[in-house]
Amino acid sequence: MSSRPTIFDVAKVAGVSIKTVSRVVNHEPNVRPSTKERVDNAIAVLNYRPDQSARNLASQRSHLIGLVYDDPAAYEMPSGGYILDLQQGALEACRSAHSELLIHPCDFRKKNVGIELKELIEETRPAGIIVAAPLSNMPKIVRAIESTGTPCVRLSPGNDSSKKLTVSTNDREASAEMTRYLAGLGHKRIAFITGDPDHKAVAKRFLGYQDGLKESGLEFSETLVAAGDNSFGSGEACAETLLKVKKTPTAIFAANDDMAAGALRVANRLGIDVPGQLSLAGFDDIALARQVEPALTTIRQPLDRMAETAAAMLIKGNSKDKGDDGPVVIPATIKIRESTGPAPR
Amino acid sequence: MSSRPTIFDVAKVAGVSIKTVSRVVNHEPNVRPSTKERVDNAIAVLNYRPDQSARNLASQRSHLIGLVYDDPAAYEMPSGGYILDLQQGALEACRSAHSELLIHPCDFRKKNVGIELKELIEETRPAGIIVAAPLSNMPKIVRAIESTGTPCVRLSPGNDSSKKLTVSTNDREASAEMTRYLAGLGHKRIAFITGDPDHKAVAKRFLGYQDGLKESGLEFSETLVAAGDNSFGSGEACAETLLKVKKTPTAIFAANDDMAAGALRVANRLGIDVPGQLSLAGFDDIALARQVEPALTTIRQPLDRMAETAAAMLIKGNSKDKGDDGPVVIPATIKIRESTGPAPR
DNA sequence: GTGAAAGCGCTAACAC
DNA sequence: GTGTTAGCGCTTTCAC
Repeated sequence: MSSRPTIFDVAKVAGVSIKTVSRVVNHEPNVRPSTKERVDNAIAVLNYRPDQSARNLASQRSHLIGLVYDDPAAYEMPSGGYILDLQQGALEACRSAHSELLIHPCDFRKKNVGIELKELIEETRPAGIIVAAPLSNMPKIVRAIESTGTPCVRLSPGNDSSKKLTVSTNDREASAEMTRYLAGLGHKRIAFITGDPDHKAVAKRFLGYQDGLKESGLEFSETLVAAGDNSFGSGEACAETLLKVKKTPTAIFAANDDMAAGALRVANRLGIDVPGQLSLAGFDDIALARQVEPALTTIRQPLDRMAETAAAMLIKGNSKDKGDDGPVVIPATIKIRESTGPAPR
Repeated sequence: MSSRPTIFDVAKVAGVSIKTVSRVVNHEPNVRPSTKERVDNAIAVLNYRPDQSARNLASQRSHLIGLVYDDPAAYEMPSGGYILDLQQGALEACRSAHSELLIHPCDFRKKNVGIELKELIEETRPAGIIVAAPLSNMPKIVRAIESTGTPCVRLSPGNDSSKKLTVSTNDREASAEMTRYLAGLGHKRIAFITGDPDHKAVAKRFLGYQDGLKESGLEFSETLVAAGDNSFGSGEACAETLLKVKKTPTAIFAANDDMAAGALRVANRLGIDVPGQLSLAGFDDIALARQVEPALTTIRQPLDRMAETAAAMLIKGNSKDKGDDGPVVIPATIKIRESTGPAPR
């Protein structure tokens, strides 16, 4: 059995030079259609497949896209759905561009996380890196990546940087909308569970909540706010606190679904009817939101589309025509399900 | 700014030949300690990092490990936790071996899935492939991978192949144990929700259930079996069926956690007290099992350790000393939580 | 439009 | 123990 065909074999069969084969393979211009056809035929006949390593070495770049996100193993399991959605979207863009996805969960709490990232990048030389929140708003992480010169698009960096190469969603506006929706249902005491303080984009949801309150003519009150950390467990703890005060809220809006689900669990345990006595809303629309009883009203954050857009930016940017990609915003949409209803009288 | 240091730069600084540098970098024998030290110093001084592409090209193999699993996007979202655990474990092994993980969800329902896999493999030339269940028991998939000559370890292939390069857990024995545990609690009518028929390892759980019944002196009855497909939704449907018969079961054992959670949701909706009136058990121990109310009694399948073992086998196997790895079995352990209790009288 | 030659940075024989 | 010499299979200049 002969070994794999190389570009030389294709060239020989097609009766052209290897450079022409290369042109065809890379969809470069300046190849006569008839020549291209001959080459394509030869490729098909030989079942030729360009070797990525050789290609990468010669061109000094790879067809790899790195996806960097907070390591779920490093602490209490966050929403795994978050990560899968991200991967999903990035893979989608990679697939159509013959690129591969390298996943790299990393623990930002580790001191040498920057070095680790640099090593990864310098060894594999990815064409670009996608950094998910909350890593995307951490200077330590972003600087480490940028210092390698590798293009890097940040997902939901939170800070209002007008910097390019970011993809976000309208966290604040969507949260305001959810709050107005709750107020429209007659709720006067709408509580909020804040998220991980390291996560800037999630912090904007709190701002949106306040906007929504104001727009609905409702007073903001510290006693209706509990500080969570994005985890299911913190949602449970916050709900217990919020439901303990004298005048309990009639609605709780959590900065993410995991915490909302935690709150729901507490409500169920306490025998509080949802949504009869208490309305509950989350943010993200992870799978869990649909699996709890009652299903959670939430805001669908288009994580997959965000990651897909980011990957596409990286892939495109690398193929010469430097896109003038400003910050991209992909809007989130409110999803009303069973956990919210009219305020009890 | 000078460009990246190469192996030549290191050799020059250390006053040795490039081959010696290569030896040091690859931890090959036959290097005098003092020489090694000089080289290590030079590497540190220059901040040298070997270029993977060049290395791969020259050695005709990469340091990439491919992880192939059923595409969650292709159909009703299965347990995402399953995938994350797999990735987690594989990443663990990769990390310590300076390998990278390439993820490749794929839809086995697509006709050309084999070609797609071959393309992926031939282009990226991974050092090995890990195939997760249920793909690992599909000849179409396994053959496509093996035809490329790439080492491939299968996770939970189900069929009793004495073939090497497989990592499984004791699905059948663990399921028997769970059934005996339920019987020990006094349950006489223990129902079972079967899983995806394409998934051989999950099928063994049904066998284990029957074993457990027999060992406990309980009669097997068709009316106590409902056919699910591993999805949350199918768990709901099966529970509705099972709880509709004249003599309802006092315990339901589902072949996975998603289905058990679905069943729990139905019980909650129907106002059936769990575990007071009905005990519920699952299999896998995904995050969801801990997030529902009451938390699910289940069987912890060590997916992460299985994937880690698989990746380690691939990495080791590639570094010459062809391990004589027989089929590896990593035992699952029963996790008793709140959803099971004594049979009602 | 097409081709020839020169590497990309490393590993693999084999020599010393 | 260590160095020399060829490539690995491509892309890139630059000439035609």
